[in-house]
Amino acid sequence: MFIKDQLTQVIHQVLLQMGFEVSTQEIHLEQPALPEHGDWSTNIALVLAKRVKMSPVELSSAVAKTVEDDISSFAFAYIKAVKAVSPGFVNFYLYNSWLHQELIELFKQGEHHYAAFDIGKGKAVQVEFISANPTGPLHVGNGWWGCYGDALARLLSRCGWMVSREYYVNDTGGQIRELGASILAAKRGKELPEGGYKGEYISLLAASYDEAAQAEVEGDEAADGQGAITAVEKAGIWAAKRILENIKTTCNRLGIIFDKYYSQREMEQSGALDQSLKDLDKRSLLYRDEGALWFKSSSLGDSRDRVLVKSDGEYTYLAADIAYHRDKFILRGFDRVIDVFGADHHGHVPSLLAGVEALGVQKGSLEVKIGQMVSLVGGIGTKSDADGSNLSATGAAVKMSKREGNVVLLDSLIDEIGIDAVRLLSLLSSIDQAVTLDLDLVKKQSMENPVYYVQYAHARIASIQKFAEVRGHAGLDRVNLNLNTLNVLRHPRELDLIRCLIELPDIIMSAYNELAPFKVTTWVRKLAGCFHGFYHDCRVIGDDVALEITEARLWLTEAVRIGLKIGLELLGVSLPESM
RNA sequence: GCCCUCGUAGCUCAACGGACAGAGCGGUUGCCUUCUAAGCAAUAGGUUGCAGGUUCGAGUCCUGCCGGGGGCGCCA
Repeated sequence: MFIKDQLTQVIHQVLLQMGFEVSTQEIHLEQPALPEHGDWSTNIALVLAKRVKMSPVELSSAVAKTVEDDISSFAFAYIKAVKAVSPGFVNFYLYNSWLHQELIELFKQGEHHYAAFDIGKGKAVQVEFISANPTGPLHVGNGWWGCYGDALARLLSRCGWMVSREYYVNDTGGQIRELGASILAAKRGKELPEGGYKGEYISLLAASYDEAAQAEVEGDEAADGQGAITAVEKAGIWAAKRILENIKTTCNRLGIIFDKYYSQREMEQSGALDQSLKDLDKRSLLYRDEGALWFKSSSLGDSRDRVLVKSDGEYTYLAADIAYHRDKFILRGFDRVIDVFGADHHGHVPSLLAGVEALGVQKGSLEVKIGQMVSLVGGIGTKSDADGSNLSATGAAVKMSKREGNVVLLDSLIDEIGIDAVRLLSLLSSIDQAVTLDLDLVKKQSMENPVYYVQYAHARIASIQKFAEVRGHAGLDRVNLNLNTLNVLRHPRELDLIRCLIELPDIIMSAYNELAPFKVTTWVRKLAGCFHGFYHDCRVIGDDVALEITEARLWLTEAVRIGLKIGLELLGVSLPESM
């Protein structure tokens, strides 16, 4: 049991003794920023004051006094002093052994259970992310939200959910025709059609679009029992498949492995869409107007009604998306679904939520996280920018557009700074934050990227542990680890390091609650910082280091290694043994 | 015009409604016979866009402005 939980019990017990009806949930403990405010602090007196009609100062003093008077009666031996302080905080000062005890707890639980939770209880959650249209290669923004989605999935998994990662492939509709038209135009050396796609990849694809390719598409379509399709559609379908393969390769490079790439075309061909419409119709939520089929989404929180089937008989994107979510919830039975959208699609959210609600899915089962736009400044790709670098000479932010072909490719960025740097960089700040990425700076700073700071801590630990073996320090004996062994850890650097390390369970909990994996990044950087300080001031192995100090510090080092491992694995960043 | 979102140091970003708003980069200055200097330490830098309100307490919550981004299709 963590010290924090034990201390909560103590406070609870005291409050009950004093005759106050409170639940343990109301008792909030935090580690104060300032050392003089103690190891733990609670604001319970401030919260309770009004209810019990006492002044906060009076109440906090009473609580502090009661704790002090009864200190020997608690099954809790770590309290050194308790102080009430204006405007009503109760601060607890503990013996250092409480930190050592936390380390023992960490080892007891081990890397698989420490800071892991069973909130999901094995229920199924699906995280859908990236889902970029297969009309062009992934750009940096896709990668940004992609790393977020993947890290979120890892976080959910650590919190007891059975996670599926999924990519929704919009491989049908007008955009695929436009893609096909662009390919054909490029092949014939004609002007690109209005609204066509312009990137370099179009001409590359066009060059390899031959009769065999056409035959391949025709064969597939015949197998699917579809009717005749136009030359434009053929080219579009073919190109989309090729592009999707390219997208998969890029995702795999980044360590983002989807359980499923879900094809919109296949779903439509399966008749799932019609079934979805029937379900909505059963609830009397559809009506016809001007030849189109409408969804009464305004009755479910949307700002207006939406068209599901156009007057030309084609389905809208929304119709397909509702059917897709029907598939997720009703057919596949996910208990929870989290969609990660770019901010450019957030207008779609109320309609989708209305659709999902209309299908009878419990409210709240679908959560949508909106990734703010990633704007780019500066240039990248020193060799040739032909494959899509955007760069304005002025260095002004350029809006990325697949259609305009001025995207900065995710692959280029990975080539430039590496996988770990991309992952950590994209997980540095909240997804709610619209970030500006200065590509010149990123390139220039690639050697001093924050990721190296963290990885370097790990490499140093690995180095110490190797050296320990060389010097013949026996393996760590976990069974007999006790407070006496760790008691010599008293250096401020050591205590700070432990203090930081043991925040991990709380960090993961709040990262989970807020769907904010970047909190893990922030923590991992802080931990690395504490470790570097410790490394600098506290030698682990050496002729002038006492044996019991070496032993205790080896323990501490191992604990930090576990913490770094948990953190970096959640972020999908590798842990180098040497650098 | 309406809806969503963001506004914190020169730059990029942190801060469960808590105590004096913190890091990194960039600037200045120190530290390598020692387990990796991709490191450590010191120093400078702020009226948290503005104005009200709620609260014992507001960068955080509410209202209104101002500014950036996104969205308001029988596109996806």
